[in-house]
Amino acid sequence: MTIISGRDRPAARPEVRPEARYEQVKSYIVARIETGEWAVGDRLPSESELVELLGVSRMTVHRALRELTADGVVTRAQGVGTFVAEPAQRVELLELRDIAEDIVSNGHKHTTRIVTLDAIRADSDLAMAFGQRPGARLYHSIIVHYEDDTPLQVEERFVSPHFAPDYLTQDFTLAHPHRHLSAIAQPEEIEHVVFAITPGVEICALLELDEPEACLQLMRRTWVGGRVVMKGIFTYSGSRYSFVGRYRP
Amino acid sequence: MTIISGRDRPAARPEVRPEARYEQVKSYIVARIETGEWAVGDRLPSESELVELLGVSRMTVHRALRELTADGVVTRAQGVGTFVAEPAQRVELLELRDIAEDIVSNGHKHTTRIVTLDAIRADSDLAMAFGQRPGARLYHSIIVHYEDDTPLQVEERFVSPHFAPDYLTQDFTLAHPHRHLSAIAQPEEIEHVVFAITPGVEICALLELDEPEACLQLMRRTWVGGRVVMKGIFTYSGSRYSFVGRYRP
DNA sequence: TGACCCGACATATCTATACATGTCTAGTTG
DNA sequence: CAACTAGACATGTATAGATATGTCGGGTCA
Repeated sequence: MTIISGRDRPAARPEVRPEARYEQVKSYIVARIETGEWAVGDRLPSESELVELLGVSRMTVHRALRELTADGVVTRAQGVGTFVAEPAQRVELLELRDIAEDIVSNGHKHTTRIVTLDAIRADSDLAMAFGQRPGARLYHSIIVHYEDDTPLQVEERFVSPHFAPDYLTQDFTLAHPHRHLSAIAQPEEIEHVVFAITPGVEICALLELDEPEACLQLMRRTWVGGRVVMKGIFTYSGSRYSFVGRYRP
Repeated sequence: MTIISGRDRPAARPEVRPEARYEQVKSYIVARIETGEWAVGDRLPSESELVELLGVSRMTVHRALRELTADGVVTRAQGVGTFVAEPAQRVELLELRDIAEDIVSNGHKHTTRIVTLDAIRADSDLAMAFGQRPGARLYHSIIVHYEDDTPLQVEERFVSPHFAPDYLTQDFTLAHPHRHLSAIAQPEEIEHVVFAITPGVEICALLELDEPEACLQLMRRTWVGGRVVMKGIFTYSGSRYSFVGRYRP
C-alpha cells in the first residue's frame, strides 16, 4: 500500500502546492496517533516497515520521524524503536514585553527620566543578593518611563560593575532590558517574579498617583557565571498597565 | 579545504562521541556569524560552495542549513540564497502555572470549595464578551482554591454550555485549566491579562483577608471556533502569591 | 550459573544523484 | 522601449545504497 502516487502524478489543482511526501508521512503518523490506533507508549512500525507500508524511501520516513521527534509527538531510541510520546502538557505563557517597545508599538511616544544614577556600596541585603561582600561597589539607577507625558513604569536597578563597566554613561533611552551588560556577559539564567503591591509615597510620586493604588511589580534577577549581576525592580502604574499574553496552541 | 578528515579517521578520544558532520557544518557557520565574518544580512556561500569548501555532501550542508533556519540563525529563499538572520530578540516569558500543581509541588495539600455553581442568563456585557445574544445561557462558577487551609485563589468562570455540556457535574478538584471543555473543543487561542487590583469585600471574604491588600488578578479568555467559550477571572491572595518565571536563554 | 560474545535489528548519518521549483538577469523580439 | 523568454543558479525534495552506532536476546564456554 502506498499513500502517494507516482512522481509524475498530474496535479489535480495546479494552484494548490502538493504537500511534500515527508509531510504526508508526518500526517499519516499523526492521524494514526490522534485516532488512537497507535496509543501513548506504543511502538511505531520501524523505519523499514514504514518504507514498505508507505512506498517512500527510508530517508523520507526518517525525516518525518525526526521532525515528529522535534515536535514532541514521538520519542526515539537508537537500537530500540520509535514510540508515541506523552501528549505535551500545555504550558500557558505570559510574554513580558519591554516597556519601551510596548509604548512605541501602541503608537505613543516613549521617553525616560533619570531620577538617580550613581554608584553605591552594597549593604548586607544587597551584598547577599549579589553574592558579594558588604561594601562592594554596585551601580544603581532609578528611571521613570513615560508614555507621552504619563509615567507608566518606575525601574530601579542594581548592576554589578564588572559586567557593565560603562553603566553610568549608557544611553538610557535604549530599550533592551540587558542593554547594559557587556557583550561577553550573556545571561545564563533570568528569574522573574510578579507581585501586586501597594506602592509607597516615593513611587506614588514618581508615577504621579494622587493616592496609592494596587500596582504590578516585576522583579528580575539576571545571572552570569553563577552570580547575580543585575537586579531590577519594575513598578507599573496600577490601573494603566497590565501584562498580556496571547497564544495559539 | 576541509573541516573534516576522512571517514576512517581514528577517534582521538574513544570515550567522546565525535560530533556528526552536519553539526560540524552548523558550528562552522555559527562561528563565522559570531565572529562577524558573516554579518547580519550577508549572503552565505551557496550550498554547492559550502560543499566544495567543507568537503561534505550537499545533503549534509542542506541539513545543517535547514536546522539553522529552524533555529532562526539564517533565513533562506529558494532561488535566491541563504542569509544571516537578525539576531532573535529575546522574549522573556512567564509561565502561568496551574494553582493546584503549584500548591502540590510545593508540598502542600490542595483543596477546593465550590461557592457558586449555576447556569445564568448573560447580561449585555457577558453576551458581548461571548459574542452571543443577551439572555443566552452560560454556566457560571466561583471556586476557592486552598493551600492546606489558607485560601490562595478565587476563580470565577463563565463557560459556554455548548462546549462544556457537563460543566455542572464536573469534578472540580481536577486541575487542568481547560478540564471542562469537551475533547473536540481544542482551544484555538488563549488570551491572558494580568492586573493588580484591590479586591472588593466579596473577594476579601473568600480570601479571608482582614483588610483589602493589592492582589494579582489573571483574566483568561479561551476561543474556539472564533468565539469566546470560556472566560475566567482568577484573583490571587495578594501577599501570599506571585508568578515566578525562570529560564535559561 | 554467570560472564562474554555475536548476530539481528533498530535508529543515525553520509553520500551521490536526480529532479522540482523559485528567482533573477541578460538577451531577444515585437 | 516594453514584454517575453531562455538559461544560470539557488534552494527544496526524493531516492538508493552504504556505513556507523546503540540495544537486546540467545548461545557459548569456563
